Amino acid sequence: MVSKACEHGIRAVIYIAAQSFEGKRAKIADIVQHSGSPEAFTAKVLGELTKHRIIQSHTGPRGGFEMNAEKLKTVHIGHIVQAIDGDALYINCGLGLSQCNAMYPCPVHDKYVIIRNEIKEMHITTTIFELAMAYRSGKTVLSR
Amino acid sequence: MVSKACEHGIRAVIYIAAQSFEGKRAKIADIVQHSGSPEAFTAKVLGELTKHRIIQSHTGPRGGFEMNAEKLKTVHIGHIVQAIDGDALYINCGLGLSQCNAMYPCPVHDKYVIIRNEIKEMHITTTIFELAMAYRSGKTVLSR
DNA sequence: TTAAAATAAGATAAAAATATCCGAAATAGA
DNA sequence: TCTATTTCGGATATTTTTATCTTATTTTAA
Repeated sequence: MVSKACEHGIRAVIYIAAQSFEGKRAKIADIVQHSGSPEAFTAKVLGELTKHRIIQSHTGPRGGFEMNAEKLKTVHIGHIVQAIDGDALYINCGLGLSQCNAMYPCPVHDKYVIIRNEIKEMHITTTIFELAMAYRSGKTVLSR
Repeated sequence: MVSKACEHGIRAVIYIAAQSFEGKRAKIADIVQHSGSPEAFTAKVLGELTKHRIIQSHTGPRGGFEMNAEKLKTVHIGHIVQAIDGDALYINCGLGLSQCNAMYPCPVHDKYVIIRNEIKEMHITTTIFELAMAYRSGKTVLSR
């Protein structure tokens, strides 16, 4: 569905958001301890998300990753998927045809477009903030 | 979403079904010409589908692949996905957790389960026969 | 000014997915 | 029985994804 890199990224950002909500920065070692992701690989992904300005990073003692108030409010899953995996999930054909559209549809086109749009809609309407709050409250978990 | 192997397999089976409907067997060279898939790789996938008794194969001259009347009626996309990709798509966690469930849900669990079930439902309710008919009529295409 | 604490970036490694190749086995038909 | 045709099955190759390692660079507290 989404790549492993993307899964690691989303889990990491949820943790970062939860920390940011408490005014704390999150360091890599801390993030991967709570999200159960591999450290070096997650660092790569977070670097990418920093470039895309989805999160912010600070070097040096007391550094780490954080989300500012604006990002904390506005970032949703779709932003992260887009940054890491690109838009393949949202636009690719369900049967792998490179040019499949309403004019020349593959046999599953009509049904697939509906699902694809629901996934996109779900990603866009699911904010990191709401996920971070659910994590913070203990209602949901990030690693298992 | 589904693997390339699975996409090649579904397209191939749609073509085989359309041929079977006309009482003809389909050979690999013919299948890949119409489905635009790589020959050797598709042969591998079809071997797997034969083992799972989704299609039937015959060696020798006038051989090839076919679907008998019963399979032509009953096989749906879910059967092929299950045979090639297993049930990962239908049961895996949306954030990659190995143990995520209603009791210990990941932050996207509730929303993801809905989408996952819709995909499964779509796969189960979409028969190869209906896709083969849509292909045969020219309403849909298998390669582009 | 310096050492500590952190990210950044590039090289490398391992694993999985995708794809190819080729000899063996089966079969229909002459 | 011989031959041409076709799938089968195992070995191999390539590409992509996932992951690690090493070194450099930045920042900041003391």
